[in-house]
Amino acid sequence: MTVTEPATEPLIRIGEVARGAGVSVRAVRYYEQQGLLTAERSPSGQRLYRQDAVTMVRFFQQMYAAGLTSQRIAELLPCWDAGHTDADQRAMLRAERDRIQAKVDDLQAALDRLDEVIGITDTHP
Amino acid sequence: MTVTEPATEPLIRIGEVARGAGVSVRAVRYYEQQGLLTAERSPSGQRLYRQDAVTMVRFFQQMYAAGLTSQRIAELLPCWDAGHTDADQRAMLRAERDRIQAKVDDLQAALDRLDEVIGITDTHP
DNA sequence: CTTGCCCCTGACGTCAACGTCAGGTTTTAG
DNA sequence: CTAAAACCTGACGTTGACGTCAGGGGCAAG
Repeated sequence: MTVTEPATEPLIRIGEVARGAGVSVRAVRYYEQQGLLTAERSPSGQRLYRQDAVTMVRFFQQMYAAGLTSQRIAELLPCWDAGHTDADQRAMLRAERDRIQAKVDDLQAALDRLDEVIGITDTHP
Repeated sequence: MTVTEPATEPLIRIGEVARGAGVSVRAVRYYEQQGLLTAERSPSGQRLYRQDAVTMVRFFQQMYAAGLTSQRIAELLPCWDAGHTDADQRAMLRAERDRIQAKVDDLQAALDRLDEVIGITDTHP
């Protein structure tokens, strides 16, 4: 039993990450280019990711869907894995949160408008 | 009393529409180009809009914010002012409605994730 | 008359998250 | 060994709702 070695988890390649997270290989490379994801390299130059890269990519997608830019996501990553933030980071997080909340409200209003139109048209069959 | 004339409302120019709706003049021209808005023309070629153009533009903004394209908005305009729809239109309306609802859910999930991060970081001051 | 403001028509620029193609290397299955 | 599948690095293309610039017209106030 070698206690010094923490049971090396098998690294995965970019294709597996992409399939696992439901995105394209191109997208995963793009995330690296944006500083969101780092990968080791095999001797031949292929990217090797840890298992949790899939989770990370899913998280990126969720943030993108919420309207965050790559830069914002990069800014909040330290909070994610450091477990603490400074004042600026907290301010940023709250600002984004408020922006998303406002967007939710806007969408809900738009939804009501559409329902209104549907409702009007449904009353005249 | 001339019953034949419906009390001609004063037409407004593009700048007033833009200011009234809080968008740029360029945007209003774009909406016309996309077939969302029609305008009369003065003898000198200037666009003349009815008062309710402001309301229309606000509606466009709301739909854009909800992720609809110009084409989709153009498609649902007949429903808006005709007061009835055919099967295809109703299907489209429902599809967009569902898409927006899904987006709301996604945003809410993203919001929860951010709150999670904020919560974690707040517990370590 | 001219100054200033608003309007017009093109037409090119922007931004972000990728898509896609070219041309070449590596890994894997049989 | 060989062919297919997967990976690599550039680098240009896409999409949508506008921004912005160029060049020019019209019209009321002073």
